[in-house]
Amino acid sequence: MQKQLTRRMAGEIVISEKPGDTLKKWRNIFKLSQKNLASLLNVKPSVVCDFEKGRRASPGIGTVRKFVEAMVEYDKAQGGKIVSSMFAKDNNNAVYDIREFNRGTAIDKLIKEVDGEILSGNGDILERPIYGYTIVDSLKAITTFNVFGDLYGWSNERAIFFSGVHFGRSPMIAIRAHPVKPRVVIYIKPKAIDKLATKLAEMERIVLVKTELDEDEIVKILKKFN
Amino acid sequence: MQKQLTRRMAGEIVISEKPGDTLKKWRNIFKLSQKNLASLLNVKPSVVCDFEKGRRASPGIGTVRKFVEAMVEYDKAQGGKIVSSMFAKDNNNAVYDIREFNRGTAIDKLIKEVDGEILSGNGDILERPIYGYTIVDSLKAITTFNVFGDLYGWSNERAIFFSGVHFGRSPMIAIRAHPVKPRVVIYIKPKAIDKLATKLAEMERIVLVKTELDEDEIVKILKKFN
DNA sequence: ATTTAAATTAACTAATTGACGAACTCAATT
DNA sequence: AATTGAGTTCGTCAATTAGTTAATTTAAAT
Repeated sequence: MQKQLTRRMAGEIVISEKPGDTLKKWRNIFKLSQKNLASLLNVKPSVVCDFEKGRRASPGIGTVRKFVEAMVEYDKAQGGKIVSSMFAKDNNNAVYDIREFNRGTAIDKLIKEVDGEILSGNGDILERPIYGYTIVDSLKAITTFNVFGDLYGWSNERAIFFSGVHFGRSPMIAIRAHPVKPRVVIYIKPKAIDKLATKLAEMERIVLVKTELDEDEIVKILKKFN
Repeated sequence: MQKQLTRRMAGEIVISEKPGDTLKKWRNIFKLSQKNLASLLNVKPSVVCDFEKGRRASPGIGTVRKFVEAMVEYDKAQGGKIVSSMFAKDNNNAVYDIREFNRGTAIDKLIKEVDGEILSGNGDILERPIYGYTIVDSLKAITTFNVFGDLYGWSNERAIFFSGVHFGRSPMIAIRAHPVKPRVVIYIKPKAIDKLATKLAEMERIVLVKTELDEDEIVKILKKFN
């Protein structure tokens, strides 16, 4: 969770007209003086100033990481007020787990790993790589606001697992309605499978799968991937 | 919009156990060979490889920026399929404008700039700095799913402008319900002001303001800030 | 008007990056 | 068996960064 923030900060600094200004902005948000920040980093204040003033045109990512992480760590040690004030989201617990892989994993490999049975989808579409997954409680996803924007991590080339599935109708309708589609939808222990679900999956060219493993087992298995 | 993506990518690369792996992951997502990417960057393929393999422990942010932007530019030239597939969100146009400042701006300064009248809030709270703003259509915000997660940019130390306000009741109730609060709420040309709105603002210690300027004028004025 | 803290600038050194090119591995084609 | 293509490894070197100390400027607070 503070990782998300450090990423945001780092990204903003790197992609910025004036990385130094952006760094400074963050230092101010964390209410640190150059001196404070410098001492957190075990360097002299002039170093901080040099970066903020852009005297180094292209500081290394190691430096950026140190700066950013030092600020977040510092806040954490103070009770984490600033970091947590930065985060709206974490009151929707419809999302059970969400993760990105560092390299693509073929769809059929993933299906095999989670002991899945394919309900729709065949041919070379099964060899396409995906780059992450989301596990979501289907009922909560629909009753909670704003979850559907959070299903997709960095990439929509991913698998979405639905738990709490009855007939698998609503999740596919939701996906149908949503402009961004996952490559793979996996139902966790569905009670049954509605015909419309498979039909929609075909229409959307989404690989539809069911598995009898539960969420924890799946998370455990997918830890292997990266 | 592609800026958002470049930031994500850059942030992920910088804050990564193995920046090289992450870089590679993105190259794969953009379906580029090392050679292709190298030629986009006017360097030799071995350079790309050296970075992916982590031969340089801490490459400069300039390098990261070049890599990331080259990939996104390339995709754009191809029609932007990958970038746009990465973005769920942009079908909610409830958000009229959202921007971050590079340095803090005092609340009262901003209010003066947009010719605002303070309805609630006083004292030194008006001198607090804010770091950005969001302009949102209040009706759409409520009818559209998932907007409320998008109101806050990097920092919630910001002002939120609501347009299409009737009595200003619903927007404040929404803010009341939402866990993260802005520092300042500004109603754009409200028809009237409900008493409950000011009461809630007081409870939340949010500065409540109205202005008779319209959205475009506000955007224009706030361009000055950074 | 003085003092103090914070921020900026400058001059300098050791370590590292950014880039090249050439040699090399490893699959996949032909 | 030979050839291509994608990716990897590495020696080299000029340019740049990461860091230091010390002097100087700006801004706030007495």
